Amino acid sequence: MSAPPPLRKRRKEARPSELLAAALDLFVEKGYAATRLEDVAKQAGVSKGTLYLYYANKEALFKAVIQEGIVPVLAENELIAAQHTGSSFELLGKLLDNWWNKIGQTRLAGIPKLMVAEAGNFPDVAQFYYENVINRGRALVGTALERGMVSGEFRRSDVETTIDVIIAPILMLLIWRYSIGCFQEHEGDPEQYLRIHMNLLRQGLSKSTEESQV
Amino acid sequence: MSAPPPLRKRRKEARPSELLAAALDLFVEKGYAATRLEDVAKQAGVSKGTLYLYYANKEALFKAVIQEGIVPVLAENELIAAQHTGSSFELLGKLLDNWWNKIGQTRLAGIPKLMVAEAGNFPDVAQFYYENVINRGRALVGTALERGMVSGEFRRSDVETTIDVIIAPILMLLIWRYSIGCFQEHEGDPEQYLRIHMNLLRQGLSKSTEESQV
DNA sequence: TAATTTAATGACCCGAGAGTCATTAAATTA
DNA sequence: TAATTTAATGACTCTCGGGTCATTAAATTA
Repeated sequence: MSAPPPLRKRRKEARPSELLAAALDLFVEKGYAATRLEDVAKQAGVSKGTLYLYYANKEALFKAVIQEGIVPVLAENELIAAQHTGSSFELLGKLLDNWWNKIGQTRLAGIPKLMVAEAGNFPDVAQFYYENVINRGRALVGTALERGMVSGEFRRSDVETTIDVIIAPILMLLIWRYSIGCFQEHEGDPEQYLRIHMNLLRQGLSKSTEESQV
Repeated sequence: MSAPPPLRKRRKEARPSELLAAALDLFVEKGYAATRLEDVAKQAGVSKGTLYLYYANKEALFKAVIQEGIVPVLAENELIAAQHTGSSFELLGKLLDNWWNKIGQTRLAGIPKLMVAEAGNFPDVAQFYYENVINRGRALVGTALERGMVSGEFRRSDVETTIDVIIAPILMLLIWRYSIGCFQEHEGDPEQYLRIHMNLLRQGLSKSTEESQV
């Protein structure tokens, strides 16, 4: 019948990342506007006031969420591309693998859906995301494509547009999973999806020996 | 110096569609929660009170927006598929053309981005959208694929997954345009994008005569 | 163990926007 | 043209949630 002891632990170091993780989860699930900071705090095991000790306001929290873990993965892929020897198609495969392991299979996978949904309300964050994530990702794919065209491994086509067509199913896989995908009765196997995408690309990009160019 | 006359026209018939068009624009641009009904009303040339004469509340307006103009286009494409004679790849091209003309180039193009962003907050609308739009669209592509595999035009692969890989760049084109695409310095040509996608598919789906199956 | 510092709390304030309704006036009918 | 109907209005209420801050108590220092 007595009030339970409050027992508030002080963990200054751990709070920011825990708050970011909770915020990412809720932003992705409900969208920015529909997410209550009190719920973010609760999911991080903390009170609303504490959240404001670490982030000035809701928008600052949002920006921090977006900028969280993207740079290291991109740098890693840029290293992979620089060190690669072998066919250009194999390079595309390596990049996709690393992306899948470091982003697709982690909590970061929710970011594309979040960014798509909120780009209109946060132009500066969208700009940042475009320049530091999208553009660098596109450049990686573009380099692989051009290399393959020069070597004769790939047939020629407009590189900038082809980049977008190649990336689209990869982004869509994540966007789908965090939106309408929840309502699919029998959700598919992402690894098979990526495998089939790569199969289409191997044959579709190749310089065919008999088919006419159009 | 005199107050201008109020001049309120009564147009019971035209209001609902005008309100839906305004709501779609703003929902797509700002997201559901960040859209003010007063702004929707203003853009439709009407007062907030009038909006409530036609839609019970914000959620009802949202549902009406989603269900707006999708059924006729799908029915049209189902007819195209039923009447088609010719190669399966040509059928895919026809479906894509009609989709582009009737959805991609109209205001309806904003719906996929909106649905992706808000699926989590409106499970029943998402369910409806999945069953009545996504599933019927997938079925159309699936039929064309199976037909091509049976005839030997396409190589064999898991149909359900291949459908998703084919559809992804098409959906992504619209989602992109209404989100991060606004921040691209040099935005691409959608028709070229679709052409390159189809080129990749023609070669990628085909039963190649010399390459080994994997 | 007393004094000091600061992480953490949650009751509170306040503005924004969803939804209401008494009033106005355009159209229709008598 | 007077009476009636109803489309349209916008001032209003009320709830919800972002953001504040005086208070509490855990850790640290003297």
